[in-house]
Amino acid sequence: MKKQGIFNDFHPGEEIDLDFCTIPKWVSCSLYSYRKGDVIARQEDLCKGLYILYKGSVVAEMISESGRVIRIEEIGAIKPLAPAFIFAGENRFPVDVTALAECEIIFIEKNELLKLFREESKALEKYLRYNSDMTRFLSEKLLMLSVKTIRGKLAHYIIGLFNELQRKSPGKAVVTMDKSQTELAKYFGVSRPSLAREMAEMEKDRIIVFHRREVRVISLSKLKEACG
Amino acid sequence: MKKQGIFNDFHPGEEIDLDFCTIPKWVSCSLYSYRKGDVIARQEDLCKGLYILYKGSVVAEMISESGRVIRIEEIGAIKPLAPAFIFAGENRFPVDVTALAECEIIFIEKNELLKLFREESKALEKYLRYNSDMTRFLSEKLLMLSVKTIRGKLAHYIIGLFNELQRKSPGKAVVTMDKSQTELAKYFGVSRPSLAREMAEMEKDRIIVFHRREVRVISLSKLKEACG
DNA sequence: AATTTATTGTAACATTTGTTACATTTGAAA
DNA sequence: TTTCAAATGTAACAAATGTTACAATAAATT
Repeated sequence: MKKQGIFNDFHPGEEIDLDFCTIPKWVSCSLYSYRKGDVIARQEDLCKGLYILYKGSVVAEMISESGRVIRIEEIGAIKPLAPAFIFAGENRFPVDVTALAECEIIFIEKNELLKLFREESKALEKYLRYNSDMTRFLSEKLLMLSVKTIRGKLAHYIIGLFNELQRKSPGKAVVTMDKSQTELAKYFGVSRPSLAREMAEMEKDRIIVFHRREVRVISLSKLKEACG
Repeated sequence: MKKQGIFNDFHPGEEIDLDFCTIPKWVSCSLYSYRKGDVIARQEDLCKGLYILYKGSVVAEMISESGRVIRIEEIGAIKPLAPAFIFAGENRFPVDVTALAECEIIFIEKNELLKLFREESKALEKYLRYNSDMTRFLSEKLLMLSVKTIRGKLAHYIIGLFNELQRKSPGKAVVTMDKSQTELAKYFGVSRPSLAREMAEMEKDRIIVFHRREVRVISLSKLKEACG
C-alpha cells in the first residue's frame, strides 16, 4: 500500500459524483494505491472513515467462521466500500477487501465527512438516501427469505409484479418476469428443478400459467392464499 | 386524528433524548393524538418526515400481498416509526401502523430534520449510527437465514459464541448459549424437534456436547466444517 | 437453414425438515 | 418436599426440497 499525494491534503481536483454522495473539491482526503492481490482491509479492521474505490476493482469476501468464503461481491470503481459501517456502533469492516487489479482508494475521515454533511445539505441527503435504500433492500430480501416454501416465494414475487402491472395498465393478467427461471431459482436460494416442479404444481392447481418469462394469473385469490 | 398545540409550532418544552437522535427545544414539530384503534399510517403512505411515538403504543403490521398479516411489531413510547424510510428513494411506509392505545405522535418535517442535522452534529451522528446499526443487524440476520441447513446455522451460531468466549477467557471450551433451545429454534426459523434432533446428531458425530444451555466444543475443526 | 448452446421440463430417488405425540427432565411454586 | 408447568429428548411418519440425469425446446451463431 502506498500513500500518494500530500497526506490528508489530496483531493481529486474535481467534484466527485457518487450515487451515494457528492464530494466537493474542498474536502480533504487521502489517496492510497494498491497492487493486485493487496489486502485493502481485513474483516474486523476498524472503519475510521469513508473508503471510496476510485479506480480499479476489488473483491469483498465475507469469510465465515469456518474459514470459507461465504459470499463474494465484486466492486468496480467508483463505489464506496462498506459505507453503512462508518457510523455503526461496532464500526468494523464486515468483510475482507482485496484488490482485484491496480486500484486507487480515496479515504475521507469520519470527521471530515461530518463536516461535509453539515456544509452541504445535498451531500447529506444523498448519503441518507443511500443508507435508507440499503435498509429497504435488505428488509425486502429478508422478507423473501423468511417465506419458507417455494410456492410462497413464487406467489409473493408474482403478486408484487402483478400489482405493479395493475398500476401501469389495469386489467391485464399477463405479467412478464424480470428474471429467467434459472435466475429466479438463485434469487430464491432454491434449486432450479425444485422451482420448475413447483411451477408445474401451481399450473395443475389452476393458479397460474407459466410460459418462459410470461406468467398468466388465473386465480388471484388462490395466488394470495399461496403466500401464507 | 387530532392535531394539538399550534400547527408546526409545537415543541415538547424539553429536549427529547431518543436512542436514535436528540431533539433540542428549538426544533418545530407537530403533535398528533390518536385513540385506540386509529390508523396512524397506511402501508404505502408517503413518509414525509420523522414520526416519533411519544406516548402510548402502536402495532406495525406488515400486510403481505395475500392480505394476511406477516409480521407484527409492537412499539412502545418513545420510539421512531420507520426512521429508515424518511430519506429512501421510495419513501413510503412499509407497514400499517395502528394505535394500540391512546397515543401521541410528534411529527418533524424532513426539512426541519435536515436543519437539525446541520446544526447539531451529535444529532446527526446518532441518527447515522442508528441507521448503520440497523443495516448491520439486518445483514447478520440475512447471513443467518442464507445458511441453509440447521447444522450450518448451529455451527455458525456456536462458533460466534465460541470466538467471543476466547477473547474473554482463552482456552475455555464450554460456551453458554444466550437462548434456550426453544428460543433458538424460533431464532433460526426451524421447528424445535428438528433442532433437537440435529443437536443429537452433532453429538453422535463427536462435534459438540449439549447440556441445556451449555455447549462443550469437542472438535473445533469439525464444527468449522459443518458451517459450509 | 443448420448447428450449437443455453434454457426449460420432467422423473426417480436421496436428504432434510416438519409434524405429532409422548416420555423425561428441570426448575419454580405451593 | 411435593406438585406442577415448562423445557427438553426421542421416535415414527409426512412433506418439502435437493440431486442427478436426461429429454425437449428455444435462442443464438455460423
